[in-house]
Amino acid sequence: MRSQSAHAELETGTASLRRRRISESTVRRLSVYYRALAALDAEGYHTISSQELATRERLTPAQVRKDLSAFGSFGTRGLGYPAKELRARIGQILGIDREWNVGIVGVGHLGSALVSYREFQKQGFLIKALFDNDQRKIGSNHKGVTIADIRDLGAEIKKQHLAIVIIAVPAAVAQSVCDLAVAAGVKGILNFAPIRLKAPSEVVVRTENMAMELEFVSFHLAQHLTRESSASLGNRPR
Amino acid sequence: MRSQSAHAELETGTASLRRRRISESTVRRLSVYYRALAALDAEGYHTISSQELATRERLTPAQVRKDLSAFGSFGTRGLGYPAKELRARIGQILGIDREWNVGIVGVGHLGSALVSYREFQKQGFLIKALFDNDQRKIGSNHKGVTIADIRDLGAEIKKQHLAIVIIAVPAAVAQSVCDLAVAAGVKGILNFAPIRLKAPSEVVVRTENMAMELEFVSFHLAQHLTRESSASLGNRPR
DNA sequence: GCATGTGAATTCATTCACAGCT
DNA sequence: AGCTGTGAATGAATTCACATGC
Repeated sequence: MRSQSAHAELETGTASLRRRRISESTVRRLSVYYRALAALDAEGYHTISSQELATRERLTPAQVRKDLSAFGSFGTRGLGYPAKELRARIGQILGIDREWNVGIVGVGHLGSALVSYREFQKQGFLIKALFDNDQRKIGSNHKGVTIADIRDLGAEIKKQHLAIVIIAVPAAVAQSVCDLAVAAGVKGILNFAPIRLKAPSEVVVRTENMAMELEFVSFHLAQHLTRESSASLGNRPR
Repeated sequence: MRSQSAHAELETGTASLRRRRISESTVRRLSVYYRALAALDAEGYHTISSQELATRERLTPAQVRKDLSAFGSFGTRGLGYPAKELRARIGQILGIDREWNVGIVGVGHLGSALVSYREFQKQGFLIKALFDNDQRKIGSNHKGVTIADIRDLGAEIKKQHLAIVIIAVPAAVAQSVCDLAVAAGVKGILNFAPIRLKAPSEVVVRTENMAMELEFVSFHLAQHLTRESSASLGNRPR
């Protein structure tokens, strides 16, 4: 579709990074590999085969190789992949080889939990700013970060170069927070409000809905129950 | 591949609920429809077409119809689907037409946030028990629920008929919590620890990793940056 | 000999397109 | 006329299988 393809044949064989489209599931699995490799590295593995990585995470070796090959050739035939190096490389791909300044909007139960979430810090997501509209909260300190007035969201995004904003406000106001953030130049949004946010396509929006995750569980439980139509364990129709 | 297929031809035409395999994405979309229908119902819609539902959620009408048809025929040709009824029916399918007794293990920042999470209560997920291993927390009250000693997990699961357990403990102890819960008869697990839990296949396990969600965002940001190799916004290599 | 990297084959998911009902 | 329900067609993701290279 791109005029580039015209000279595709002429490419040098040198690690030609063909921009194949990367699927969402591939990205998720990269995150999985990244964690698995940390564990394997800690266990003393220097080198790891797609086979070993796959068995650990209940995937197929071919899947692992396909996922990785979309970004380059990181392995050695006959040997496998160098654990440390591969992990670093995946970190680069996932964009966690750098630091990202992150703001959290909405310091309710969930918002405050996220401030203290260790994994974020560990991967270079630095919570630099907190916002709320509750006057009683504004000005108070949370893990070394002072809660700012949500009315200053735009200004602070610019001043502190916040690239990512986590939305942890009620559904009713989530879209307006999103609009403000986008207008101020935020590039990525992680949204915990249970609605679909509208944002320009160049802004990366990811919505996470914990109620849906539980529904996924209850769906399967309900399926089992109706299939087996047996033993009810602590649930009754309402 | 299954011997069943042998008599497939002989089925009666009567709404034979062919147990087609339901994909993960279909279940997720059912949750989406469920929420959309609540909104539409509130807006006064009595009847809704696959077209309308699809546009709202940025899907295709065919997708909506396929998803629903996997569970039966809920619409009327020429008209559409009855909003209220369809919502109720999807609720049934998702297993949220009943109440589920839920326990939360690990009352740290995330655990306490989940106790107060309104969406859970609204869909019939009743937080009936909390567990922690911190003696200072045990016995204290959280939203009307007393925190129990994690050593009583098995006993309480049985006594209170907890069907689902939410794991919000550090990765290092998540598997042992899982084992205890499974041994006590828990049927479903929502896991927030960043590891893959091993559990028998009849137990429904869903793992949610918030760091991975942020990685998904940073992946796309990193891709944009390398593609455009331009304007860095608040991030630098470390 | 062993394990990667990758086209080809397969399986799974989505979309098309239309018969069938209101 | 309008919209569902669903086989058929297309498209995407996964797996197979093997040539390639250490």
